[in-house]
Amino acid sequence: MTEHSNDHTSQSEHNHSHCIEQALETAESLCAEHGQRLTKVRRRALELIWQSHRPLGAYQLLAKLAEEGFNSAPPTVYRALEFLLSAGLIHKVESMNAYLGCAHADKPHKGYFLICDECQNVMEFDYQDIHKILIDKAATQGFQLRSETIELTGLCSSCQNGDDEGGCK
Amino acid sequence: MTEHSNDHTSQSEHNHSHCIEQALETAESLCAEHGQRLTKVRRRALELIWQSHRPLGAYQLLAKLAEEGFNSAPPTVYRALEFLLSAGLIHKVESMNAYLGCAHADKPHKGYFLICDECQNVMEFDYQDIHKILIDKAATQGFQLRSETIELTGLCSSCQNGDDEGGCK
DNA sequence: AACAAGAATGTTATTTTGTAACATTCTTGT
DNA sequence: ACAAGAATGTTACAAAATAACATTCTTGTT
Ligand SMILES: [Zn+2]
Ligand SMILES: [Zn+2]
Ligand SMILES: [Zn+2]
Ligand SMILES: [Zn+2]
Repeated sequence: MTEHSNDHTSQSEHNHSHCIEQALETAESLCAEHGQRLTKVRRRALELIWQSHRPLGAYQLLAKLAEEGFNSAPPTVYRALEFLLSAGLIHKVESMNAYLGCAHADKPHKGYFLICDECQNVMEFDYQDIHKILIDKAATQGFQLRSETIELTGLCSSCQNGDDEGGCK
Repeated sequence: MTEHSNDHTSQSEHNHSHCIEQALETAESLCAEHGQRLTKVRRRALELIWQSHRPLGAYQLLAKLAEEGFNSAPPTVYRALEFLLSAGLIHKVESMNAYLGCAHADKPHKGYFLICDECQNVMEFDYQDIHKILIDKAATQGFQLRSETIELTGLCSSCQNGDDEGGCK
């Protein structure tokens, strides 16, 4: 996987619905490929997560699902999240207890995030170099790496410029 | 700050009480230096966190404090944790919701962690290279870094060898 | 179509983690 | 002694996640 910047969460006015469609298509085909079922809740959960420009909390998602007639008990949403996570379709941002659609689900990877403290927009970035360095670093301690949580916070360029405090909410 | 491996949490049988004393001394002098008060709860909280070989949850800590006659309401422990965190005397491991003593509180830094999935031992490591790379990487996106959450999980060497599943608990 | 097995969802209750808000007490400088 | 701010006590609650068990939905097989 090459370096990329996932700008679906930036303040740009691109047609986000394209991203969403793309993500859902990818999800459909990945699930088909692996014999997994992208059921109604799961699909809708994924879509709702994508529709949010910033990471969505489990209970925020649950509320949205409930509005639409889905069951409104926590296990519903946590099961959907678990499925989407294990399918690599979303990431969890540990430091926010929130979930984010992944635009590169077809290429298994660790999510590295840049999180703006001001507008809460999140940019996923890929940096193979860092990944390699971390693996090596761990190896020198005899440590065998499994998962990586890399979440950087700070100020995005828009918020530094006082643009409009983070663009579209 | 140079590279180091904080092995106070490893399975080695070193005299951990030395680490604790050291940490408390550092804490005392740092607080004095900055005109902050290392009160009884705060001091004891720090000590208890250090006495645990693995990251300690807020409510685990609260229970221990309560046993010793301290107030047993959540705010007590969260206030102590907040103080210790902001003083740089402990780190929070986001992916575990748990807290860990820092052996290098005198040199302000971000906590980078290697967490064993098996024995839950945590090793703090420093890697100035990574820090620099991340800052640069963020900068190329116009992003100004503030905090870094870097938590790697996997298997420590002991657990790979099936040593004794993580040493002392 | 009938059936069985496993996957997915429904339901209820509880646990774990973390805060808000306001009252009281302690510390320090005057 | 006094005032101001820091720290702690207290009560209540919010937010995030899971346990356990019942029910329903799918899918392949007979
Ligand atoms: Zn991703
Ligand atoms: Zn921003
Ligand atoms: Zn540290
Ligand atoms: Zn281990």
